[in-house]
Amino acid sequence: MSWIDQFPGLSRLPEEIRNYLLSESNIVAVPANTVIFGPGKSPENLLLLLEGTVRVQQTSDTGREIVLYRVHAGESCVLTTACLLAYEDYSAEGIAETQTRAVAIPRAAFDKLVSDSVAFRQFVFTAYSKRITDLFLVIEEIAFRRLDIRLAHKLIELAGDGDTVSSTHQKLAVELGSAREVISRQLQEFQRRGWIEQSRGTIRLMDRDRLSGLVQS
Amino acid sequence: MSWIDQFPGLSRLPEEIRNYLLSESNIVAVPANTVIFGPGKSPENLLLLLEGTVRVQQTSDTGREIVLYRVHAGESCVLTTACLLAYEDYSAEGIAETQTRAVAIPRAAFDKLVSDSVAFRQFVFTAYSKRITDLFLVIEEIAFRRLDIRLAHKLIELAGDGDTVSSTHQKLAVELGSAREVISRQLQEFQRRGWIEQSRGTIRLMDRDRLSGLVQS
DNA sequence: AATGTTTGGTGACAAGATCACCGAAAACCG
DNA sequence: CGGTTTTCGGTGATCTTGTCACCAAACATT
Repeated sequence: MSWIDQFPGLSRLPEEIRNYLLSESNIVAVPANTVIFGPGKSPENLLLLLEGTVRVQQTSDTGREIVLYRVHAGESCVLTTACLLAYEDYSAEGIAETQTRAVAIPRAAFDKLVSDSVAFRQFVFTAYSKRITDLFLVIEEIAFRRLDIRLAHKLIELAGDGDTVSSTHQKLAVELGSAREVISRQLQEFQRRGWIEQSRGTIRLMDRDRLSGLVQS
Repeated sequence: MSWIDQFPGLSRLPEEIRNYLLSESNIVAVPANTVIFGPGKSPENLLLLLEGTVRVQQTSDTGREIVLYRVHAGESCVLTTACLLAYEDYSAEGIAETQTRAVAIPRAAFDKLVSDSVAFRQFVFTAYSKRITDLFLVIEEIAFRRLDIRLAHKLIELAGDGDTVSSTHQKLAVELGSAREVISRQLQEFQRRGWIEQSRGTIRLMDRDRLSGLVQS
């Protein structure tokens, strides 16, 4: 039982390829809040996350930020690899949100794997596919979806199974590419309706049904 | 002299690979305004454009649209290929804007080429890279850049070397993911300042310098 | 306890989106 | 050709979102 089995797309690799992958890659640990890649810090490896999450976000010249997507355990940072190949001047950065462990595959090994294994190619292109459709979705949301709906959606997402969200208004604003004041006011409106309760740094969902009702509309 | 030489990234392919590529691909012609791919119409081939441009855009459920990027002659529709691999339910569509000629590489041949040729791999991943950084840029623009600046920029871009833009307000709105009325008002403001002149279906740039001055700010 | 920092609240205003509607220009068609 | 339909653009009212300036309470630090 090796780390490979944590990645569904890789479990079908032939024995030979598995061994190559295991021998050429190495496991790295990254503390929380480390900038893994960013302007002027291009990654030399393809990362496969074993543990933790990586947040990829973009900062505008006016200082506003937006979260583009997250890489979770069992997923890979493929887009990153692509980006470093050609265009160095891209402004997105990846940050380990939590203590993180990952498998690092050097460029040369990556190239050889893509060349030698159908299954690995499939893994890589499928990962691309998912990320890119995610990006399309982000664009659609920013361009067309109302903010109250997006915020309600994000709150439910962040609450997970529980009913509390630990985040500041500022962080929520970055999640949605909006401004802190706007989020504050929207949350006040939710609170006024009795859908949430707020205290410094945390939000408690009081009426999940109505929140998701808003998302549907 | 074959079509391969129109693609800088492919010109260095070894003889053998070139021949394979030439034998397995075929040239297709597409009339203007054809939907090349879209929801329920996934492309079976990787397309390399010889002539014409393809516009990739997304439509929201509320009917609003936005142009994501364009594929020009000498470029490829790589993202499309990725997307069709896994997630069928994606909502972007590709439309031939003009009479278009393209090289179609079937999936199987694409896979073999990626497997066999370093140079082809490089070509593919570089194309990915460019597209993805473009998408990041689009996101940044929509989320953070003011509309008047984006509009001025788009006008200059569409004017090219000349000084007239043939487009309706509605089409400009789709370019920027905005609404027709907003564009109309903004263009009126540009006109009021003497930067442009308008007539039905065309816009004439009268003061390119001031327009690009706005873009800089 | 005094101080600085982070977080959130607020008003005023600007920018952009939406809705409903209208009129003029162009295209179509008998 | 004249009449009809379609496309294109203009407009006011209103709502949502972003921006700026500033403040107060909560928390952390010493």
